[in-house]
Amino acid sequence: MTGISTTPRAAACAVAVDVALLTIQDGRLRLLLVEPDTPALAGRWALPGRRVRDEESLDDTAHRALDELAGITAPDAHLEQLRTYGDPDRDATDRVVSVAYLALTPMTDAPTDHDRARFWDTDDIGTSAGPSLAYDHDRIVPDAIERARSKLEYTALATAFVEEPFTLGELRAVYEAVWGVRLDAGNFRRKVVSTRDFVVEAGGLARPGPGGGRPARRYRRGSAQRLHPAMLRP
Amino acid sequence: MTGISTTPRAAACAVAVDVALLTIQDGRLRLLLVEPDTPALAGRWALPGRRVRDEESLDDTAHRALDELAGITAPDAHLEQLRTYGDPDRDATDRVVSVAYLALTPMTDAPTDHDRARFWDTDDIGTSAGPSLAYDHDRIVPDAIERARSKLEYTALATAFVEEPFTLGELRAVYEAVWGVRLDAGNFRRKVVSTRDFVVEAGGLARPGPGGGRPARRYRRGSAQRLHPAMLRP
DNA sequence: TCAATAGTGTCTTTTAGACATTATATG
DNA sequence: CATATAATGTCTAAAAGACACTATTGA
Repeated sequence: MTGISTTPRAAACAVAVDVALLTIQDGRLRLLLVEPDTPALAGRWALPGRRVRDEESLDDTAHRALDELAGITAPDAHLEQLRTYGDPDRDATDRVVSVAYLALTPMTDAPTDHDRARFWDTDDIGTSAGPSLAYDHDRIVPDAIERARSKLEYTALATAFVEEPFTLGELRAVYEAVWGVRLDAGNFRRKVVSTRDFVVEAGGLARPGPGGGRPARRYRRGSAQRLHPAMLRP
Repeated sequence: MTGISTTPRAAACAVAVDVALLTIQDGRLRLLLVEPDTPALAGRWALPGRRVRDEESLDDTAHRALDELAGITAPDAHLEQLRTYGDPDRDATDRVVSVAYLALTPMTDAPTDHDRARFWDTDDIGTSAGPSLAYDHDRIVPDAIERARSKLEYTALATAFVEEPFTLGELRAVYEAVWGVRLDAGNFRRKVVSTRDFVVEAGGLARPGPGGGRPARRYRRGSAQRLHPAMLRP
């Protein structure tokens, strides 16, 4: 409880939380990164992260990192642990054990009101067009993207990327952006509506986009966490 | 990994590793638990756990916990992170952030040569026939079991429970024990051999059990990590 | 009108599952 | 011989996927 008392056997160390926040913008999967203000890391980009405070849960630290470093307060965003990175030499100065989180959110508000934070196209990360990553975040980022790709198959996580009510065209665009594929609209619809409790009809119709098109029915998230049957990658 | 080199708010805290080691014995899924020598926890059972030392990786701590507390040295056992439990009040005396691991191993050697460690039938845990768990391990254990059940579907993890070479009857017994179901032997064989790189034939035949039966072909693990197509739960 | 998107119908191929049949061992 | 387990064959039902077709909007 106190946190100041340390046992003689335990090393004094620090626990941090780093958040990989993914969203979808213009049909592309994007990742939030921030520029650390450490001079030694000038020009590099990092996942938003904060040290865990006394009496603060890990989830709370994750939310605080997003808020303080990118101005993002997303209390209803999906947030789950990715894994914990604790190699003794992953930080040059001090041993820091980092609990990495995966966050998914719809792209609603402006990218960010902080000028040291921006979204990057995940396809560019790791290429010359993308950012150079600080710390060991080049290990965390691929893990986060693969987790999202994988969980879209057997959980209802895709709905975390869209705002309610949503159309099945919007939901299909999530799968297409995250998986990087094109899906048949008709077969996709049939699968989604036949998967138990994936989505429920919300009533009413959405307005078509600027190019026209038949108005789409609107849906909300269903009660299912895991999908039966699963939505398997092509 | 915060971009701030030192913060006065960072707590001196301890990081520990707890390991949920699952194995299969007599067709049942079993979990390794140890009796802590803390007098306040007399009669309770816990996952083997150790504090992380300086210059020790988290994986190393997991192996050390198994070795020191249960005499299990399983360098080739499957070991993966489960999640990290870091609620401020999860430990009564001191804030301890615990990285939980899931370990899977074939049941080969004697259960243990430590008299404070034993395997428990997972079906009994949580019932009056099972152990009373210490700390917040009653939260970790169900997560570990569900992780194993789930990953058997879409990864080749089932092979971590058997020794090479193995028969498809032995592999089927893994699925039946973890999922708690009966599977058709013929259909199971067809699925396994048609799943790319799940298993490869090792040559030779296994000797039948005491009740007789046709000798079974022997297999080794294939190169696949994820299964395509998946082995879905009935 | 045309282009674009939503939704339905239909057909084929693949897969899952039930269950019978054959093969080869032990006792 | 009976019994047990392995491996294969067969049939049916369900699911996946390709693709045509209809419906309803914006320009």
